[in-house]
Amino acid sequence: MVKIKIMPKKDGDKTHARILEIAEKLFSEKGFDATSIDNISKVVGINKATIYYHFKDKKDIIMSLFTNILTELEGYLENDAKADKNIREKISQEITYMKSKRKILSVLMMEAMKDFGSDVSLFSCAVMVIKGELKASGQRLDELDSKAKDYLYVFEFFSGFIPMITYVIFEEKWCEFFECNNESLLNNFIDIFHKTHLEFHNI
Amino acid sequence: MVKIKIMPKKDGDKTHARILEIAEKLFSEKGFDATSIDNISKVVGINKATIYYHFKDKKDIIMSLFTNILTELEGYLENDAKADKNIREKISQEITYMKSKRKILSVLMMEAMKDFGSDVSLFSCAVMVIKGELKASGQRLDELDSKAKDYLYVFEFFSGFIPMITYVIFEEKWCEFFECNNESLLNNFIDIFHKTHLEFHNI
Amino acid sequence: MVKIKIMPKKDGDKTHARILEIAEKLFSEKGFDATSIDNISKVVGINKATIYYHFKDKKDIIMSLFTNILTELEGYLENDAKADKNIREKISQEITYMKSKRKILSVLMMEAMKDFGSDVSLFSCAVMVIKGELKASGQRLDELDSKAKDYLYVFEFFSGFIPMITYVIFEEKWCEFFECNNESLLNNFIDIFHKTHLEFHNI
Amino acid sequence: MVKIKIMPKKDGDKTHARILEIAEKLFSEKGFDATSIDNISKVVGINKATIYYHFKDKKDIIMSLFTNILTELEGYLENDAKADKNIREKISQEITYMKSKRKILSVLMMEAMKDFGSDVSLFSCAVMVIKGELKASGQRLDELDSKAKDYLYVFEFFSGFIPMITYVIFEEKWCEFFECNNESLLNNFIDIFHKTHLEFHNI
DNA sequence: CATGAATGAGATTTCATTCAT
DNA sequence: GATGAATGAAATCTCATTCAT
Repeated sequence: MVKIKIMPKKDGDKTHARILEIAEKLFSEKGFDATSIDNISKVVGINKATIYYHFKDKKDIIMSLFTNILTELEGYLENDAKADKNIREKISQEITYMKSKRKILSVLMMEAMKDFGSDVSLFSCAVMVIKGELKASGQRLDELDSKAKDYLYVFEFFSGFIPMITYVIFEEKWCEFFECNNESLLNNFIDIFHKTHLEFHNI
Repeated sequence: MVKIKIMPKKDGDKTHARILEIAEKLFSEKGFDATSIDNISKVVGINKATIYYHFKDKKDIIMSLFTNILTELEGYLENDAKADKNIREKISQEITYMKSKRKILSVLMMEAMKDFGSDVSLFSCAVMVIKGELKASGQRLDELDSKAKDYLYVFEFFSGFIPMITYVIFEEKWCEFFECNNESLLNNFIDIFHKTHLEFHNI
Repeated sequence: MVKIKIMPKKDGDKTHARILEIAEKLFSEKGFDATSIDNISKVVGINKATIYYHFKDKKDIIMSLFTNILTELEGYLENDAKADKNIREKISQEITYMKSKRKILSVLMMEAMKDFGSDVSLFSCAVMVIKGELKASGQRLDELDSKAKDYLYVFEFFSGFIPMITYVIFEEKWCEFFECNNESLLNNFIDIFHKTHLEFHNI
Repeated sequence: MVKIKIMPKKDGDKTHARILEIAEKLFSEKGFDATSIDNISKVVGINKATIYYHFKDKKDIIMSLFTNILTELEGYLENDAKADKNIREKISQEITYMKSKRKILSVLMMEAMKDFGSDVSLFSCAVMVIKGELKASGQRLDELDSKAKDYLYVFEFFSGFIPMITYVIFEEKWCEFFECNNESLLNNFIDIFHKTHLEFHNI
């Protein structure tokens, strides 16, 4: 789609986006609670109050991030589903994509793990990914009975989605801790992910 | 009522333990950063300053928790290793144990996910569990070469340890979100965990 | 629907009036200091900056309100003075009028009570009302000597003006607190106001 | 009662009292909303946070003030009722007492006048004063029927309590505005108060 | 061992106000 | 006439921490 700039779109959109971008970065670095609005505003290079012009409160920022990732994921999965590649290629590509979303995924995870006031966007996110995954592999969820669906979700989540995103989140730290290089870790992970998860997709 | 002091055992031990207990609870509920010393002291029912008598600072509390879980795990794994049960029984028992450590495990995870100032006790914890696991299943790590060891760790961590503890952490929230009951979820999980992880132990 | 602009009367006049109207309402509800420009603009349904197009600053809004009530009062008293009714009718009508000005009167009172930065429009207002009152009852202020005038003002203010406007301001809250109905309160008040104030007008 | 200082009573009580004292002063000067915690703390000469050690929040301060004045009033009225003086003396003494409570009374009035979130301690206060008044003048409230009681309250409040406290509140400003001296104002007021209110007590 | 009192620093949020468009 | 965007200053309140007792 071609987007014609008739009117010099107001600068506010840019600021809004910048705030989200920086917030995502900082939240993933230090966690939501340890990141202050002041911190965000300083990194963005704007006044603290400007953040409150664009967002209702601190929670509104993280919620915007969550909404955005869900929307984006939807788009990605639709396009992804059409593509026809071999499984090895696909998983590699998926990891690459997940890595590009690494920051928001870690925030999603951290927030989901709290017992109180936790946000379950992680689950919404997982559901979307799982549905996309199944569609891509030719399966139809609506043909399954409730029990089978339950089973499938548990399988996809705990042996697929979670290992995948924890891999993406922990990759760097893993290499540091176990003193290995990223490439061999990636190869090992792909191999294992294949055996312990993808293998079962074809049954 | 007369209170006889038989053993001059310090009352402080009890307080110390209570602080850790409550801190663990609150950290897992709201996260480390969102839990204040004031909050802890009020729930424990002591003065804020008392916490600083028992712990150097806030970080000292979480570190104590981490140290304790590592120590405890060590003991558990040693005893566990000796026991000789069938695999199904063992996994069920392990889940039960993990559930009893649910709170601290979620804190461990949340803190490990931060990019900055993160604590990798989660990895130390994983290493211990993995070693215990292997010892129990008769394998000897020191007989393996570096490459195989690397592979094993990745396998055990991402297809075993992580699914297990995320299961324990998310169990309640999962049932709520997907409107299922705990028992059927547990059964599904055990079945899947068996297929996607334990199955490979015997190879 | 076709909208025909007969008179190019500026829309701004309407906005200006709406701002004053809403400001009066909010000031009387929460007090001047607890009412923000933001609050006003949102209720009016305009942009915050628009308020600054119509008014110099926040103080300008309240001052406009005060000026307006003084002007209005002037007009009211002139017309009122001509009318020739019995005392009972007059007081009832006066209460009705005061009630219609209830909001601004409470603002006037609240602001007058501050020790610092207080506004004495309340006194100006009282003076006008008292003069009007006297004119209506055939008395001539300029015939009185300074001492008598002083006395008269004190009398009119503390036994007339103040009871009247506090009645109007507290009416609702009184009924709620003392669990009585408005009508019986009004009757009681008129009766008392008559005895403790109006009675002395005829001497 | 003799109070023996066995232990050097903690300083906190003094701080607590000082905060209330200063808050009362500032609230009456600028109003509750225009008085900042920072302002209070600076005048008291303590850290802002110390105020939050002693009071839950800003509202807690004003509420404490209101509770205290009610308690104090109770004590005053009990003692006052016993005293046997002539009416002129009594009213003069009452004005003196009211003047000493001027600050809190103006706060009480200002807050009562707000339409939303207003506090009706003013009414509680008035009820106490009225009851005390009646007891002192030998009347018994419980002998009156509901209607008479309603009437009495309206009478006492609007022709007695309100003129009295508005007099106390506005005294200074009145003299400034009308360029008169305090003494003559007081004399005028007492005379008028007598005629328009006290006179009716003896009926 | 434990506490009451206090604090400096900083958190989130709101304020009145401005200005280019 | 009106608005979107922005801001410096200040508001309320919380934080981790200290210290004398």
